[in-house]
Amino acid sequence: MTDIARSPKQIGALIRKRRRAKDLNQTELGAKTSLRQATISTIENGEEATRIGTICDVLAALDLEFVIRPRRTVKPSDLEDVF
Amino acid sequence: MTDIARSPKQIGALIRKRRRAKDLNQTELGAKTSLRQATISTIENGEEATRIGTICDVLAALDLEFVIRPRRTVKPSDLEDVF
DNA sequence: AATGATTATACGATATAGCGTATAATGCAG
DNA sequence: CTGCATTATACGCTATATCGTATAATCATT
Repeated sequence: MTDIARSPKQIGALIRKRRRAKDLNQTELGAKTSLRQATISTIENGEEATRIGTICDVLAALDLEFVIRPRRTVKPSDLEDVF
Repeated sequence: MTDIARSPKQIGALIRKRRRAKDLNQTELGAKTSLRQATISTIENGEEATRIGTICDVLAALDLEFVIRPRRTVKPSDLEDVF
């Protein structure tokens, strides 16, 4: 279960998954991060222009972190974006 | 050597390290990503407001990727930000 | 179907990325 | 120390995040 995130959409999807796993709604996550529910919504939907600082804040609130590593080949089963 | 990146500054530092390892200057990396040298500079210096889409583009150009995972305790030796 | 909870979207306002272009500051080899 | 390469910074411009506030759309449960 390595959660590769190569695009804002993948990052948003992982944030949403984790938020739900923690039983939070967007308003609650927003409260933890001083962001509006509307902002959490756009992040989870993969807005390309979200600020990296904002993403980092949200990850921290969810006890997540980024790791940066050389790209690896993706197993087909890890792909979500194949039409 | 797990490259944890919890802040824009850490992300920028890792991008710089990788760029240099690939023997590219900021202008060359900019060319690969359709970004200006000045933009690469601000990214590497940890600008909080850089767009996540822009970061993803730069990582791709450097053959890097994000992994998102639950936060782990950081070994003291991995810390760069301790004054 | 109805209701309450959750998420998506709207509008005007403010702040700022990234652009093009240019220059200043710094780094480095000889 | 000198000169070239590299990186940092500046200015005006356009696009857009995020804000506050509010509402519309969707989901889930009964």
